[in-house]
Amino acid sequence: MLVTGVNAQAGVNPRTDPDSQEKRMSREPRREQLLNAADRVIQRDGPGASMNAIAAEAGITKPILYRHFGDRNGLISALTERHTGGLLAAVRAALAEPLERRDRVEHVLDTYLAGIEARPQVYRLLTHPEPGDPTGAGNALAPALKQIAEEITRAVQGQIDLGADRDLLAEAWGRGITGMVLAAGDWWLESRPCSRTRMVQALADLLWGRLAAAADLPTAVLPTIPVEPEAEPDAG
Amino acid sequence: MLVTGVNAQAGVNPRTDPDSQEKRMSREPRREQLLNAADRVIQRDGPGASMNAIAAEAGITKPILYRHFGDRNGLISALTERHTGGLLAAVRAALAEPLERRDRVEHVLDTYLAGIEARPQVYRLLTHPEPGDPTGAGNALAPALKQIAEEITRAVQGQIDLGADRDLLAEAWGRGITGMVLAAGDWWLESRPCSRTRMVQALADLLWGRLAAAADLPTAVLPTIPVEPEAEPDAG
DNA sequence: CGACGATGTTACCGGAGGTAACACCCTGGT
DNA sequence: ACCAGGGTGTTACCTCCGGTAACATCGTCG
Repeated sequence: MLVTGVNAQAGVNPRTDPDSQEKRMSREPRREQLLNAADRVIQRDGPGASMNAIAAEAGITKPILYRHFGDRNGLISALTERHTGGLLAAVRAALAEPLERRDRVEHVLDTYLAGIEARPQVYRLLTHPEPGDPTGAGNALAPALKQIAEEITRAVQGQIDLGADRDLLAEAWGRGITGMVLAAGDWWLESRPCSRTRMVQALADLLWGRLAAAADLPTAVLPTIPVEPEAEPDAG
Repeated sequence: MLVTGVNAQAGVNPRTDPDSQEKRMSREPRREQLLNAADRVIQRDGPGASMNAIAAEAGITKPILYRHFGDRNGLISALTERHTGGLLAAVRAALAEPLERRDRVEHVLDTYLAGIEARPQVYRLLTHPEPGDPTGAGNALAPALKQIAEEITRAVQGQIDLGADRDLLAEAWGRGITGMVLAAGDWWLESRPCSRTRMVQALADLLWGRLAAAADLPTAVLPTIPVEPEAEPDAG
């Protein structure tokens, strides 16, 4: 009971604004406020924050959250879309930048890494796949990342001549590149092995076929790694 | 963690029991049996299967599972390691195959895709990141995939001459390639847009720099790009 | 004024992971 | 033969989660 304050709402008079039925415009602002609270909690507790915690942070109780967002997924989706906008728009803009192709790719990579660097918890939320799907596959990429993958697919399709296999390649590459940047970016964010610029270079080099172009190593330790077949260490 | 209760386990006492053959099928067989049951349930219900369901499938009750595996994570880990062996060994063998580099890469890709194709539910389990981590990043790749990433890193480090940046590049690429194959393979498994062979080609092409080599499309219908001036290529 | 709609509450449900306490049963020492 | 002990298993319970039903409240409209 420490919250009553924001009862006073204002502004829209039904006479002057007959179009909107909700004279009590408390819906939209309240929703925003709830999303802000959820944002704070997730920044603090990570993407596993409970509905109770979010409600408490907002100064209200659970059912209100459910009235506004239906279920947890609805809340997360609303929250996600809110942040996705920024990252997705940035990536889209980077993809459309009138640069040399390599520079454009680097620009996109840098944009993504900068985005996840700025707000790691939000990034975690965006990239957290929903655990609801019971059967099969299909959610290695969270919705936000699927959108990014689609953007990449569209860009590849529209900008690069890949012959007859265009559609397939573009789609596979869109997913693949997104997953690549997701995994590599996650690792980079966790252990910070180098500067962002350097990381961008490393990934661009990979996409640029340096894996194919590099020379073989002289003859170092030839890959006869001692592979233990099925040893039974038993009780150790 | 199983710090409670049973502190004296591993009942084989070498001195008093020199035959070293416990007729009591105490631990190992039961454990295997439980893992088999868990495997069945997960094949059927997906990786979200509950401990109750697994216990029921095994014909016993929950606490026994907890005695054997500590907690759910322990069970999943045990189950994971069991299957990881196969996939990981296969990938490792593919990485060590004495082929031309491109053929080797294709071989590795095909090995992975064949593995996830064979048992999708197991693949889902293996690639499902544990949701426990509250803060920050670091688990975009599940443990099994981290191991694969390490194998790739090691292979790149040991086989390819990447100059001074060798370590960084190898590690970033290991993660990146793994994430790429994860995301693309997940999509492929879900929507089956093409044959496995074709998918292998698509991914190998991506890794082989076809993104860099392909020509521009003649008239990319870019909305607001009248001309391409020398835009400043940002950081150099 | 009364009706209505939106806001808020408490209390609850079913199911998840996890644990405590107890019962059985087989082995083995004296 | 008997009792102790460490394995097997059980029932019953805890806490916390997402989600919901039913009730209380406030403000506006007719």
